[in-house]
Amino acid sequence: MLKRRSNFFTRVYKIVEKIPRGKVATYGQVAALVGSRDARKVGWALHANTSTKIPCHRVVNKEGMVAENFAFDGWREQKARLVSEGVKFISEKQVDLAIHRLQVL
DNA sequence: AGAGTGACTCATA
DNA sequence: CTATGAGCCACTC
Repeated sequence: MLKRRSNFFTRVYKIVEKIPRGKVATYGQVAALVGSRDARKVGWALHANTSTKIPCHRVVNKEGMVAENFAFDGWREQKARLVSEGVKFISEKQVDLAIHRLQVL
């Protein structure tokens, strides 16, 4: 048995790091991949670390909306990063999930 | 052990 | 559209 504790964090990071450039994943998707059902913990785990090594900007909510409380510098930074990777926005805070939604790993 | 919190999601009104 | 309630589960105190 692996130790749990903040193992959840590691799982989330593992998944998020897997997200290819130009793609985005939803909290619910990541939650499912880490073996949980709670999307909240995913966002919580991301915000709890804010590690620049993790493309947390590629994680958005179910509608592609970026987070209001994004850890780096608000949703503007998140959007800037995504646009920089070629992700299209259909609104100021909304990503075009129809194109960039992450497929099943 | 219990209460509070949270970058979510869904249902209802 | 907004607001509220519930579900969810790990973390902190």
